[in-house]
Amino acid sequence: MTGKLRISDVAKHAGVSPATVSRVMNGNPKVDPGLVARVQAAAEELGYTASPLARSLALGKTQTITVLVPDLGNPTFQGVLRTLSRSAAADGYHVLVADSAEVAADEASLAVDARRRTDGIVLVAPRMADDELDALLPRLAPAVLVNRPPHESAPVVAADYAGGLRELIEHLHDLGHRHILFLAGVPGSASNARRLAAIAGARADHPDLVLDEAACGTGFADGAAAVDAVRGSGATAVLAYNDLVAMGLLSALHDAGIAVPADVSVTGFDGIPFAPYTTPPLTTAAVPTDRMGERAWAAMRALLDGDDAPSPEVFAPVLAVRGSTAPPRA
Amino acid sequence: MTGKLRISDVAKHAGVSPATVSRVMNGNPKVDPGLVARVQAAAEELGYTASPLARSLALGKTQTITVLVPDLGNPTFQGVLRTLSRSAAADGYHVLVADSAEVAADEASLAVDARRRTDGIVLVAPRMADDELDALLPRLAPAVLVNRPPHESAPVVAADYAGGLRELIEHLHDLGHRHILFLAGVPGSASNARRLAAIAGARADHPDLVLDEAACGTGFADGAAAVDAVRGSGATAVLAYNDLVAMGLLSALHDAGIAVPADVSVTGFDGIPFAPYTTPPLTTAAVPTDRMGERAWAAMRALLDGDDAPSPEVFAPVLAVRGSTAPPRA
DNA sequence: ATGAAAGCGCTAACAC
DNA sequence: GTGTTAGCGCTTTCAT
Repeated sequence: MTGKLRISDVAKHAGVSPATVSRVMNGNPKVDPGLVARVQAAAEELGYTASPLARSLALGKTQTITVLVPDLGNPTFQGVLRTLSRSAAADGYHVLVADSAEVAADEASLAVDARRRTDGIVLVAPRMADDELDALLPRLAPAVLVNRPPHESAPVVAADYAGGLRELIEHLHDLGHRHILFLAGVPGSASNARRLAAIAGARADHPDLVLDEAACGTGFADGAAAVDAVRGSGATAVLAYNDLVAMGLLSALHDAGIAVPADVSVTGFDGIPFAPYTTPPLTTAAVPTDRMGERAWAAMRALLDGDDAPSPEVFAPVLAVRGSTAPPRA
Repeated sequence: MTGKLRISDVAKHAGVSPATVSRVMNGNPKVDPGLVARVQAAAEELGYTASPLARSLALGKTQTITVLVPDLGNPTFQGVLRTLSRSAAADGYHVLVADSAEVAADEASLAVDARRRTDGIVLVAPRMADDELDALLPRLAPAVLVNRPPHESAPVVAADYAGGLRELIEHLHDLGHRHILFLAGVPGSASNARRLAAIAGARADHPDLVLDEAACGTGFADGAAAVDAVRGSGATAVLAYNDLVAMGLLSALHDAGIAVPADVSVTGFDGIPFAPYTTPPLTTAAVPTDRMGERAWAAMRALLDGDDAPSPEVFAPVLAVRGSTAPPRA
């Protein structure tokens, strides 16, 4: 009853031309009501649905967009992808996902390739360098950037990392901490650079604060491995690069018999779903991935509709104070 | 330099017919080497790449498959999706994702719709009832099922939930526990039913074991909310529906001043990346989502290549014993 | 209002 | 070997 029927089959069955069937299927108003009914009945009876492929070719639109992420396993990207996907679906669009597996060198070709089979692309936290991105964007338009600094050739939806870090530092400072250790991410990365800049800014704001940095990484294991650096630093509070690092550290500190927050306070960054459930619950700066995914889709939708490119949207992370931070030991 | 060139542009530029360009682009062996070079040079110079859309229509293949998941935010599905996506990409295939947002009633139409624009579909832990699935599968072929019991009309890649649960129970029994509480998932769901069956089986195996059940759920909050049920049960060990529930419970137990594993042992299920980093680290049955994603792709690939449908692959979860379980208090 | 025909861009059968 | 032609299935002028 189903399967490989073409529009001409329906046309024959209804005794009309393929053009009329097409018009009916697309709700073209100027078709005789009688024919509309006949055609709809025929389509219904045969179980016909237009081939999306053929429509795409004829229309030059696929009703699909690409979302390129550095790692489908990263909770932060998942949050964005999830909402983006649902928002797009609500508007009748489909989502093609591409995972660069954190290999910056592959991003460009993956993006170009995927973009060609879709109507637009959302680049989530692309790892490539600025100049490469600049050169690439024109070839990808319409494109939307998530978590990259405002850019002229594409709408941007980003979290204010510097602001979030600042809030976290302010929080620790208010609690009385005067010696904080920042566990940095991947050395050359853009996001790490931005956070380091924020750290530098905080140092300027608080002359009474000792703000150390230690190389670390971005995953659980990196956080766990930082336990010695933390112990040796003499800091009373640790600003982990993200929640994953914080969780790894929390776990290692527990094993080492170092109490949190009694002996040392720990903060994360991102506000992943697990943060409230660590022991102790993690104080973090929650990045609103849901709203970001939704806004990224809105921006893409605007581009697709030929509207003006939306201006950059920067979201302030929300400070979530939980049990992992407290005043330093007197 | 790029953009809307058609195959005829290249043909003209190289002084050959479109057919020849097509042959060259597809590496057809019987083309004069001289022409091959000329065409390649022309394509290169113009920056030409064949339109995937037009190719798809002509070939009847899109080089894309659909992966339908109940929730893009669920760590278990993410694991499968991630590996599946990378495996497919390694074979030159693209992945379209669809998220049913846990609404079983929407799965069928989402699947049919997405399937029409791709070459096949992988249904990850579909929530729909068996009879609905039976009726749907023929319309979706080629299709692969992940985490559903072996089925005749589609290859299946699944985790052995009953086996995993059995191992967990065996582990607790060996430790000396004789009163265990199982925190069940969503009442009507297929996966919950399977686990309940495994629980029943374990009761038969161990007449000396009291195995209680309590309604719970599948998320953090559900686990946290179960703390009273746990306390009131008198059980010395808790078998949480999954790792999320276990984490929620661990957190709530900690807040309630109930020590794990001293006062009560807790186990999870799934082996999500966070499991080793909870406090205490979570004993769980680790489902090999990586291998499952890879095998799901292999099965799909076989179907796509017209090979025989692979037989069901059931993966035994790996017992990961960590700090959340210990002998009961004497 | 409806149908005939051209075209979206490519591939494959069929001739030469 | 290479070009010509006919689709793949739909939409959309352009006539009528």
